Amino acid sequence: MTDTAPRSSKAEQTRQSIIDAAMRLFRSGGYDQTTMRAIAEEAGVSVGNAYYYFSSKEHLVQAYYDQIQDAHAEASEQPLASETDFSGRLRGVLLAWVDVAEPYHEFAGKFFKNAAEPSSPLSPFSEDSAAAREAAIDLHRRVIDDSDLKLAKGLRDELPELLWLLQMGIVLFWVHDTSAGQKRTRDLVEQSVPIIDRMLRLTRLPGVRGVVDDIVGLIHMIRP
Amino acid sequence: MTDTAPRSSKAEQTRQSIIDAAMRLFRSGGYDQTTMRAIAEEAGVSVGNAYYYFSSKEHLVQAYYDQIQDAHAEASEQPLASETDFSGRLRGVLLAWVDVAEPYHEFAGKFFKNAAEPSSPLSPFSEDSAAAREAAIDLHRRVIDDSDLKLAKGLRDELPELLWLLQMGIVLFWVHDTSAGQKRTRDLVEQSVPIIDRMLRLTRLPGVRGVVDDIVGLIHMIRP
DNA sequence: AGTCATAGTTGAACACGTTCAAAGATGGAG
DNA sequence: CTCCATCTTTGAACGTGTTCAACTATGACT
Repeated sequence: MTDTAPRSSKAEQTRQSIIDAAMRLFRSGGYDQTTMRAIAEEAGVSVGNAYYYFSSKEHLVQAYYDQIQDAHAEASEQPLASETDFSGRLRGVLLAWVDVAEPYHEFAGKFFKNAAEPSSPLSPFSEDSAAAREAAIDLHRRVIDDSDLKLAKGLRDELPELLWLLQMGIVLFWVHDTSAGQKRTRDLVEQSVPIIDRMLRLTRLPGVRGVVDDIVGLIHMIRP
Repeated sequence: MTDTAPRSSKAEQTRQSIIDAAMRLFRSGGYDQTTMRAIAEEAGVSVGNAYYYFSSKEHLVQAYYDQIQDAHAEASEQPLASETDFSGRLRGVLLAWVDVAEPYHEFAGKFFKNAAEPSSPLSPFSEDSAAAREAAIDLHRRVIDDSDLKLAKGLRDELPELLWLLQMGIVLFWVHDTSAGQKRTRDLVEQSVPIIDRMLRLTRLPGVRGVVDDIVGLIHMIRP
């Protein structure tokens, strides 16, 4: 469950100070090297108190996710405002993510290691991440909606989630990307966006339509 | 790296008894609930001795991973021998994996965790996993080579690796699949194989060819 | 003001994965 | 046989995430 319930100002303040402390320490020392004791001390609370607000160390990291997510949403506004064609909008949003995430790349590996486990609340597929995931999917919905892209209705409904999946793939590549400034990931985005654009326009071709319908059907069957 | 170096019989025996003990306990009590102390006791060795052979609890799990790989290769022989069309061969090999991996599903997340950590030698993308990865890709090369599939040369060369990537995607789905007997994963395979078959045959269509060439170009650019 | 349920806070204690210095076996060289 | 280097084995000790019973603060209601 993510936090939407009202909270007393004092409690909210304590909660925030724990997040801030964790942020500082994660950033300077990495995830694994940062202990809950250190976080508690940095925040000026007891260990048990930190656990009162965050039921595990991983839940604490969720704040990181949210921060990147928020920064990405903000950084996406510019390309979404200026770009009108689908290709430019998608490119802008994906590159905005690479920009925003760059400072975290160093310890992102440690980070995503824990996120890859299905039982982990950090998993992008988990219930705990639902809010952030929906926000990210909505971003891609905006990429499509105000663009010039024409699609069959069945595909149009699924495309935001598919683009989010694409983004997860790019993230996976990014995590393994050791090139300076993650240049290879940027190249990947630059090169793959036009291809995706062309592929999507191909979906209206007579011979291709049937396959697209099947794919949409598959998605419906497979969704939980 | 998997173990090909010669080892003394006594040491090998101890090593194997630790694996066996871990197998039993993981299977009966799950990964998290099984302690290294319990494994050591079950194997009749000290805790430190278990660490002499396996440098971490996760490395112990990798013994599982290797076992799945071997079993999959063996289980794939039957469909590869009996099926002649591409679709049937691919389906057979993918379902063979789901069959073979089923007993390990419960704690499969634990070694999938390693897959996401870029620096880990256990990552399927790592140099250390190259041999196992190549073996898996070769399996898919055999799926294609003796089948009825006709492809443009550029694509044919890349397809085994792409199918391996597809398999990684299915593994990702499987890891998150909590349905009984991983039925949903089986459904995914059943449904997606015909679609992939149709998509691949579409690649020879005039309007589609250009995109396929671009994709092949992208793969070449992105490969390390 | 007094009462009481609820929210917030504490740090010692627990269980676990992992490490390490020390000890024991092994086997080849002289 | 003796020596010595290397492989193997040990279990106590360490650091970690997490739990918990006990304690304190808050604020609403009489």
